[in-house]
Order: sequence, then C-alpha cells, then structure tokens
Amino acid sequence: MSTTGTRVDGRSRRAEAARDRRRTRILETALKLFAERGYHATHVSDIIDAAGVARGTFYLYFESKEAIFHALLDRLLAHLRAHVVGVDTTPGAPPVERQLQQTVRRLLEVVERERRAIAVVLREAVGLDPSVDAKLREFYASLHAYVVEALVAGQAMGIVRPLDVEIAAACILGSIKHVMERAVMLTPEAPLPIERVCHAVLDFNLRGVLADGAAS
Amino acid sequence: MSTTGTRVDGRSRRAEAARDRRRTRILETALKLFAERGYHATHVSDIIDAAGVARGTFYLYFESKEAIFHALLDRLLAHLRAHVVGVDTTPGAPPVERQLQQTVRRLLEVVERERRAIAVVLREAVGLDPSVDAKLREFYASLHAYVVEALVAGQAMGIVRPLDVEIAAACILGSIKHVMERAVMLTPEAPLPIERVCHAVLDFNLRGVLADGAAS
Amino acid sequence: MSTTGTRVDGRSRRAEAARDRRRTRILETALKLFAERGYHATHVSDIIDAAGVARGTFYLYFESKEAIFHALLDRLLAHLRAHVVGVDTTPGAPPVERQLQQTVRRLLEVVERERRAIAVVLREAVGLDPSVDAKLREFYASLHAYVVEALVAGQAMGIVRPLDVEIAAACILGSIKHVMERAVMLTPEAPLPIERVCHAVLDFNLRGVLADGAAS
Amino acid sequence: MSTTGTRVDGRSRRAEAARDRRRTRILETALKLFAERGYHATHVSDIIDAAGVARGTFYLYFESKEAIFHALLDRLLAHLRAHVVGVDTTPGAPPVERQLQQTVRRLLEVVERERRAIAVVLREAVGLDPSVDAKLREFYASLHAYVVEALVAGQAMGIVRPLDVEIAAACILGSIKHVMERAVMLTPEAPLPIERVCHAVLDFNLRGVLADGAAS
DNA sequence: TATGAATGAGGGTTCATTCAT
DNA sequence: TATGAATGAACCCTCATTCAT
Repeated sequence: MSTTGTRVDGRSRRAEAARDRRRTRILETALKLFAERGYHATHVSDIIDAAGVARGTFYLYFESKEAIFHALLDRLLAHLRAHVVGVDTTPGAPPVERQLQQTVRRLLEVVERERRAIAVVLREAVGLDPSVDAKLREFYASLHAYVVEALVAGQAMGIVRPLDVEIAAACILGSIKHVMERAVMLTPEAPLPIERVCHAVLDFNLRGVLADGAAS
Repeated sequence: MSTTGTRVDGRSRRAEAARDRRRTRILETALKLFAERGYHATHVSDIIDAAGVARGTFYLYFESKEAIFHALLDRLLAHLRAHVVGVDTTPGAPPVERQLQQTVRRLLEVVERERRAIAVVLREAVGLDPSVDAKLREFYASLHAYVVEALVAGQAMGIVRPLDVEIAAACILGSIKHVMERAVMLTPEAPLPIERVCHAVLDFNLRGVLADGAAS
Repeated sequence: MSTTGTRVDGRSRRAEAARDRRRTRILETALKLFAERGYHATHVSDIIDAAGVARGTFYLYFESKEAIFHALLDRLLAHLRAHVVGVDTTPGAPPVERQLQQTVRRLLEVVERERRAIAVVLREAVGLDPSVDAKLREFYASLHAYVVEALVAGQAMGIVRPLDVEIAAACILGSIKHVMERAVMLTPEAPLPIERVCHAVLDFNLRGVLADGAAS
Repeated sequence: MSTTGTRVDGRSRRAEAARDRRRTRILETALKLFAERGYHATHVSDIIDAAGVARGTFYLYFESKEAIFHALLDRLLAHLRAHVVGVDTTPGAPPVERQLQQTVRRLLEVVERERRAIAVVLREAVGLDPSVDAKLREFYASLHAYVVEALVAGQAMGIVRPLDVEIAAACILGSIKHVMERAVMLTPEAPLPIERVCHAVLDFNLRGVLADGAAS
C-alpha cells in the first residue's frame, strides 16, 4: 500500500508523457504537411495517416483542424516573443544598437529552428479566420511598437538621426521579414548563414545604401 | 443583305463590348468579395449573386474560380510591372537615385489605385496553387533582380557603398512591401499620404537610421 | 418575338411543375423510408438513393434532413387541421354530436389516406427537436381546446352531462389517437373499416361502457 | 486464512452491494438525462460524466447504450405489470368495476412514481429498435387483452352493455394513456391529483359524456 | 449567349465501443 | 474491477462544375 501513491503517480506521469509525445507527434506532422502542401490542401485525413493515429484520436488532442493551426501559431509566436525583449536604456546597459543586433540574431536563430512554422504562418495565416488575423496583427503591432520605441530611445540618445519613426519602423520590420521569407521560402532546406545575414541586415538598416559622399 | 457584313461587324462590335463589360463586372465583383471575405470564404455563388449573372454565365467568362484569381493577379502584376522600368544608366539619364524615387512613387500610386487587389494578393496568393505561387515568385524575383541591378550600377557609379547587394535588395523590397501592406491592411479606406511615405521610405533605404557621427 | 413572353412563361411553368414533381418525389420517398425504418435509421443517402437524385439535389429542395421531417409534419398537420372545424352552435346548425361524428369521420379519413405520415409522426416526432415538439404540442393543444369547447357547448345545450371537461377531453383525444395508432401500427396495410371504427369510437365516447341499469 | 471463506463471502456480499449501487447510480443517471434531453441527444459521455464513472465502467454494467434503455424499459414495464392483475370474476370477488378502478388507481400511482421513465418511454421507445418496439407492442397487447377480458366478463355479468369490445378496449387504454401523457409531459413537476384524475377517467370510460336523456 | 437545376466527390466531425494498463 | 485513451465507421453537408434548355 505504501507504493500505491507512487505507482499511481508514476502511471499518470508516464501517461501524461505519452500524451505529450502524441500531441507533439500530431502537431509536428500537421506542421510538416501544412508546410509541404498548404493548410487548405492538407486534410485531416492526411494528418492522421501521416501521424499514424486514428481519426478520433486527432480530435482527442485538437478540437478542430483550425485548432491545430492555432496551436502552431501560438507556439511560434511564443517562441518569437520570447526572443524579443524590450530595449534596455538604463545607464550601463549595452548600447541600443548592440541590443538590436542581439534581437535580430535571436530572431534569425528562431527562424532557423522554426523554418517550417514560419513558412506556414507567412503563407497561410492571414485570411484563415478572424482570430488568426487578430493574433498576427497584434504580433506585428507589438513588434512595430518595440522598434518605434527603440528608434525614439535612440534619437534621445543621439544615435538615431531625425526621421519618420513610424515608417522607419515599418521599413525595418519589412526588411527583416522579407529576408526571413526569402531564406525560408526560396531555400527551404539550406541552413541560414545567420552571421552574414544578421550583419548585412543590420548594416542596411543602420546605414542604408548610400555611399558617404553621395548627394541625396 | 448586302449590309450583312457591316451589320454583323456592328453587332459583333457591340456584342464584344457587352462581353467586355460583363467580364469586367464579374471580375470587379470577385475582387471586391475576395478583398472583403478572402478567397476561400468567397464562393462562386456569392460572386454570381453579387454580379447578377447566372451560374453558368460565370463559366462562360472564366474557366474556374481559380482562373478568376489568376486574371486578377495577372492584371495587378501587369500594372505593377508597367511602372517598374529598368534603371537607365546611359550618360545623360536621370541619376539612379532619382530613378528609384520615381519607381517607388509610381509603385505607391498603383498601390493606391489597386488597394483591394494588392490586399487580396498579399493575403491569399501564396499557397493557393503552385502556378500562382510561381507567378508571384517570378514577380518578386524580377523586382529583386531589378533592385540588385540598380544597386550594382550604383556601386559602379560610386553612389552606392559596398554592401551585400543580395540582402540589401531583399531589405529594400521588404521595406517597401511591408509599408504597402501596412497602408493597405491597417487603414483600408484612408488615402495613402504618398508624398510623405515615398520620401520617408526612400530616405530610410538610402541612409538607414544611424545618426552621422554614430559609431557602428 | 410575340411568342417570347409565352415561351418564357411556358418554360418556367413547365420548370416549376418539374420542380414540384421532384420535391414531391423526394418527400414521398423520405416518408416511405421514415415509415419503414424510422427517422434516425434513415440516412440522407438512403433517401437520395431511393429517390434517384444526387446528393446535392436533396439539399436543393430541403435545407437539411430535419427540414424534410418538418415538411412532412407540416403537411400532415395542415391536412388534419383542415378537417377539424370549430363547433357550430348557432341555431339551425347540425347537432353538436353530429358535428363531432363528422369530425371523427373526417379525421379517420385523413388517417386512412396518410397512414404512413401518421405512423412516422406518432413514432418519431416527439423528442426529435424542440421545434417539432412545439408544433406537435400546439397541435394537440388546439385539438384539446376544440374538444373542451365542444363539451362545454354541449353542456350548455343539455346534451352533455356534468363532468370534468379537461380530463374528459383528454380521454376523448386519447381514445381516438390510440385507435388511430392501433389501426396504423398494427395493420399497416389493411384498409381501415372507417364506418365501424367511427361508430364504435363515438359510441364509446358518448356512452361509456356501462350497461344502463348498472350501478356506479 | 481459516476465515477466508467467510471473509470472501463478506467481501463479495459487500462487493455485490457496491456493484448494485453503482449499477443503479448509472441507471438513474441515464434515466434523468434521457428524460431531460431525449435518448438520442444523450451520449454515453453525458451519462458517465454525470454518474461519475469511467467510460469503460459503463460497459462493465451495461452492454451498450441501447441495453441501458432496455433495462429502463424492462424495469418500468415490470412495475406497471405488477400493478395490473387479471380480473377476478369468482363469486365473492369485488365487483369488476371496483377492480378496474383499483387498477387505474394503481397505474396512476406507478405513473406518479415513475414519471421520468414514463416520459422517456412514451417519447422515445417506439422506433428505437425492433426489439424495443416488440416489447412495447407486447405490453400494450397484454393490457389490451386484459381490458378486453374485463369487458367480456362484464358483459357476461350484465354490467357492461353490448359494444365492440376491441375498439372499446382501445378507447379505454388510449384515454388512460393520453391522460397520463398529459400529466407527465405538460406538468412534469406538479404532483398528479391522483384521486381526481382516477375518478374522472373512470367516470368517463364507464359513462361517456352523454347526458342521460340525450338522443344518440 | 444565357440560364440555373442537377451533380457528386470530398470534407470535417461525432460518438459508441474497445482494450491495454 | 476500474480506467480513459484510442479507435474508426458513419454521417451530414458544401460547393465548384456541368449541361440540357
């Protein structure tokens, strides 16, 4: 009797682990198929066939086909968010530029790890359903706000020149997003040359393309 | 009967005009609905109801639901392409920077005119079907090549500093695309402040965000 | 050109007639199957197979499986209602008893004609969905009210003895309904001996079973 | 160990009692839910959730969802049957009319106690599956036979007038059934005024509605 | 050319039942 | 005995497309 508690615990612990493994298996399978064929072209049948589970099992783990997309999206956004920290402008903090660079590098690293999820979200998320739209819009808005804040802080510190921060922020996000898209879409298998891309993107965003002496 | 030829011509001319009007009517209706609800959520029934034509008539003008999307996409890409001319580096031509500015302005003007089509394509085009994907990829690739070419030309002329032209081109396209997206998606009704946006985007792309004396 | 109007009319008239025929065909097929196997055991597939129409065609004529049941129910209730007229107590009207007899006879005639629908409704209607329940309850309530009214009128005229009209009405309806049920359920094919049943039912309801001199 | 037998007996007795409690718990829960939502709208999940047992446990006590309905039906029919005894026509037995009255009263008492089961059976039993149908039909048939027998006996004793006993029996059953239905369906919570209903129903069945001097 | 009734493949989801633990 | 995760057959409905008129 003394082991009952332990046994039960062990059982449920093992069961829970098994549950988690299965959920992840289905999730990853769906991600793979969504990435390969797109959300609409991937049927629940495809997912369960590929994951090797029964039809009903799918609905044991996810409420609907849409729900699995939401799970994917949430996971990705959480990962991305976890790597976008606010700008630290307290004295003694690393320089803002340095912080931006770190952020870009971290984002690219997540992108590298989450290639397929990124591709799926970039391709399919918008227009799927209103709540997906809202999630994405909110995510972009938070990134946008973050960059605006960084630019304003930089201006206060004299390292960012006077400019239209709203549009500049949009340009910065757009440049990073498009570079990520290209990396993910065009060479879906090749590893991302993070160091090079990170440096080039930052260099571009900081200094533009104009030669020093060139006229406006 | 001697006038048959003429009459037929007149008839067919009138008939052809009517055909064109009808085709355009269906196309515009579809565009409106796609913009409002998305491609997948817009059914052929919705289009024919809104356009006031019979079900069969739709298929007299368009092979399929996908075909109408292709028609929309082709029209938009044609419009955009028509306003992206190659860089003219012959002596006496306007300065490359000037040409870029003109291009951006013209692009923004098309965007302004074609808001809904842009929104639809940005939202739904990718992942719809392989040939749509291919068209879009090809379009982006041509834009990309155009920008790379411009950058290389600028470097040769000494007005573009040494940089990773591939990534810089991606950054430039991405910044413009995202600014367009924001304009089209966030404020679907407000008119675009073309002048301001155009200037700010170019300023950003040319000079980045760094203040002159700031350290890298 | 002078025949255009006529032609179009003729066309649409013919089309409408065809539509009606088809709708009726599906309705009758559903009725037959519902009667044979019950509502829940009858699948849309069975109906369309038996009716010889395509799956989509079914939904062209009926919104859902439930809708076809409602259509059946409505038709039956309309038929029944059409044969239950209020009691006419104006001077010179036929005696109330006579009117009741007519009503019972007419009801039995409808039952005879609508055997299958009656069987289906009696068997399946209750508990199918709330609105079906409501319809049925309302129908029974109106019958009940009609009988109560007749009894009260009869009492006023001295031909109905003092009694609990509510319960008596329920008894009358119950006796008729059960006799109908037996007729329909037990001998689904045999023709109803309307005359005999009608007379016996009325005789029972009017005089009960007690012999004249029997004590209470 | 010498007490094993006893212990086992005690155990199994206790175990059996626990089994019975559990079975009853599930049965009552199912009855409650069937009464509230109907058989088809009640899922096994609902029953086990409400009963607080595991999914598999349900099938330890009942072979299937249908089986639990059969159990319910059997229990109800047994209760009803237990209160319908044959007519005793031996000399010295209470008068037939009295016996009928007792039967009606006892039936109504069971109805009062088994409201929910009655409602469920009246609403859902017919058409569920052939064997349920058969059970019900058999039950009604036995009631019918009982009433016919009583009527014939009554005729032999001169207390029942000449009439079509088959139809009269159907009328009697129908009137009782419908009154029960009304009581159970329309006022599911209010207690049944047994005395009044019992008297009124019998009065109706015995004497009909006609005033003494009224013409046929 | 225009019509719109008819088509039917295919999709997502439910839920009674089983069985390894 | 009790559990509850897994199963998969079955079902209703949608909607892009066709074709007789």
